[in-house]
Amino acid sequence: MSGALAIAVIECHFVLDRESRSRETVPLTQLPLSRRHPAEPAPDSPSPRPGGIAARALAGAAPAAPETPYLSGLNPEQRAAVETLEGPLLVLAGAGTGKTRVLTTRIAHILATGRAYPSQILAVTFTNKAAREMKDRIGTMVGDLVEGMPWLGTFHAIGVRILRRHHELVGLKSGFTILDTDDQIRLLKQLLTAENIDDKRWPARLLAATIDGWKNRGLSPKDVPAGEGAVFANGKGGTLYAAYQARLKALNAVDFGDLLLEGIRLFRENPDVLAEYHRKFKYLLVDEYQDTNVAQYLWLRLLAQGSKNVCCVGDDDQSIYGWRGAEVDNILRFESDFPGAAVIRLERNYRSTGHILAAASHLIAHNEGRLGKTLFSEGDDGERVTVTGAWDSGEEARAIGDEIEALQRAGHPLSQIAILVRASFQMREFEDRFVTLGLPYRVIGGPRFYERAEIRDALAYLRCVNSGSDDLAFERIVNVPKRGIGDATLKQIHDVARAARVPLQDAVRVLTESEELKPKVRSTLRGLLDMFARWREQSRVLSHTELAEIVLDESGYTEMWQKDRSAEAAGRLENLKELVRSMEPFENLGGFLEHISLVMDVDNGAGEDAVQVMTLHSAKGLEFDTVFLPGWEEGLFPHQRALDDQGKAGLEEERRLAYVGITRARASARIYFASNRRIHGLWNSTLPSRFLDELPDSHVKVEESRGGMGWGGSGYGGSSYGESRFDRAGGSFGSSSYSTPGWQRAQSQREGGFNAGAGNVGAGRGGARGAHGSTHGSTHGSPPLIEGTLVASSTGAPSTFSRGERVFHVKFGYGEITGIDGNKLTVQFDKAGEKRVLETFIEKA
DNA sequence: GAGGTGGCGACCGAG
DNA sequence: TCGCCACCTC
Repeated sequence: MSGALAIAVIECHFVLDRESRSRETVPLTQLPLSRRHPAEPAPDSPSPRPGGIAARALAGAAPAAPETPYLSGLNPEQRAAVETLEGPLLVLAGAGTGKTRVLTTRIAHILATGRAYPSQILAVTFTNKAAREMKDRIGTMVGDLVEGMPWLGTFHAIGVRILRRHHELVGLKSGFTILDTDDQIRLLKQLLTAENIDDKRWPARLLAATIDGWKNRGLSPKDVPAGEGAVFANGKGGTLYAAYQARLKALNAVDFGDLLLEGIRLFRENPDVLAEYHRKFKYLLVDEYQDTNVAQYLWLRLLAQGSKNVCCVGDDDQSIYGWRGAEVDNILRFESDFPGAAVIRLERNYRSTGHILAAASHLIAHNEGRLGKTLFSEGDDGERVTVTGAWDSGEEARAIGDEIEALQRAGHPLSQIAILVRASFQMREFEDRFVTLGLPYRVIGGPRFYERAEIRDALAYLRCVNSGSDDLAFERIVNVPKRGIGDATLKQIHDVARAARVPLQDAVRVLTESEELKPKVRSTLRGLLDMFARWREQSRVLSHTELAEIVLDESGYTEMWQKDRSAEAAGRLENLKELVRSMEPFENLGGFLEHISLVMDVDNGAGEDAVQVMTLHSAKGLEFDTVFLPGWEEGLFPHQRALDDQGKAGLEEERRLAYVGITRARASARIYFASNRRIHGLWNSTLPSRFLDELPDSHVKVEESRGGMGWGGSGYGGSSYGESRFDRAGGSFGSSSYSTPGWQRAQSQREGGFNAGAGNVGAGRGGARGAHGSTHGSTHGSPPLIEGTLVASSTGAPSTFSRGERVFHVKFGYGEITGIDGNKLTVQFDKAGEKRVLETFIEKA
């Protein structure tokens, strides 16, 4: 791209939902209401007089069944949660206790008993994935009826839906655009430049995060406490926030935060509008309530004041969005926020085996300030949670790849296998490996399809066609491919647009009719406008996919990449094709653009039998037979940033994330850690995660990685420990490649046997050895930890080092020991600062 | 205005 | 190590 500020946003147009519209016009008196008082015991027979919808719902479930089939499989608590329909209800549901089932069954129950139309139920989730999942599951119970639920979606999707209907009341024009994070930052950068603020010292990214934080707390510019507004850029924070909001209005745009914040404002300033929604929403349901932030809470509370039939489902142990402003307090305060609320606890776990459940419960017990739940399961103990150490991230990926292949051979469906990573950069290694193995996989989340440059460019073209006033889109593509329109010309266009208060495209028209531009530039711009006009004309007769192909072709955009000699050009062309393909299911261009502004991932390959790769965050609410949990290392998991920014609270949130990860598994949870990982391109030696120490020994099995180089492996379920690379290391690795002091120390220790020496078992060649060692070493030493032995790291044996001692580390140089924790030393290095390192990598200086 | 290069920060997580 | 951005030259 040129230096021109190219800002892209996603243009959306309101698409009338014909179905929901027509439903809403049904007079209330005709509703098939067969109301029952909540106190009344629910009859086991189906709703006595099911109306049309109810009948269809039941038919969709099981036509011939005399009983309400969807209720019969529920335990008493679940059933109570489904049938307590009137008044506020909080369902405290531990992992795997059938939370989603309760939510979906509750919705089916409301529909089946004819208490509300599908369009009168508001059901909110946090992630698109969760929304899709819920929709699918409701669909299996009530059939097509779920298609009539326009108000099932993420907070943001529903927020935008409401704003689109009442845009004029919050000062927006129809077809307003939604900025994503990228757009936001570009816009803020413009503002910072205009204000002469050094964006090195005060990065736009930081300002974006600050503003986002305010929005998460429901604060508009005027509400920001003076002291806080002053934090950014020497007191300009508040002013910049206000300026940013003004700029958004001028561009007819909102950011993600506004989708809720403006909604709150809309409701507060327009009681009649709020009243309309009160009448509309007979039942409100909220998934993952523990993750709501203040803005979401306020928004929800306003809406819930109507029917008061609000059902929130959550688990304080799974609160993992503190960084986004989530207030676990919301769930703790529910009963006072919603007077008369009923609380139902679900503690019976149906998902995981005993070992998995025990391991997860034990881990989460290390957190303070929990509501406290005791999950129990009636199933088998199953297999233990395994912990496997690998030499580096490559070996980790190989080992997991091998295990998955073995599972595949044994007949396990790949779609029931998931790899849950802490950070998305971990995914690449697995992708590489799976490509090599030819193993089908599906990345969920990750580097987002719609954030790729070529996709954003293509979308910008489509947005320009769709709307003549989308300045951000126009700016993005005016010189892509290169047309000789640079900063200077763009500034001219901007000046005209600002003076005449018209969109950029109109300004261009004015300019091309004057003599102000050089002839060449003028004809280029005129040609561009002519193209837009022609495409708009064609859009009336062509399908939107055909139009997209023509636009990409005639604009020269496809050609630009065809001519490109770089390695990734082919991939980009492929992505463009994929983009056109992904438009197919949509009715028209507007509908498509609306969709992608909120759903930044493509749900391609759904249903295909493939390994699921995703972050722990996006795995919440899902479950799989086998779950691989790689990267359990200090700094990565728990993530260093979480510890730095949030301290103990951050650690506890990380621990909850670990809990979420383990509890995704039904039958098998397999944790991995690598002793070496590349961070920012540099290889770092890492320590096994402290969470491994917190797993109960009796429910965990420690294994040696079998994915080592040169070792073929005997396949899953093979004889106990195969020969590992470590066992052969003396030959090929010991002397040449790995001759660091730490390595040699590890070697000598290995030769000394597991129980020899000062008990420094879990050290050296990192974790694999440590992990292996500790199974054997569990008889000696008794670290002050729960259930005896440590799984993977320190041994509790006295350190041979002492505080204040001068030491040397091959990577960090000289330093002084400031702390000792088992075999982990805290060292203040002269040059590298304070680090925690394994004792084995340290030499006395 | 286009294209090349060197320096620097990033890799936490959702919509 | 990679990708972005600022800066430089033509």
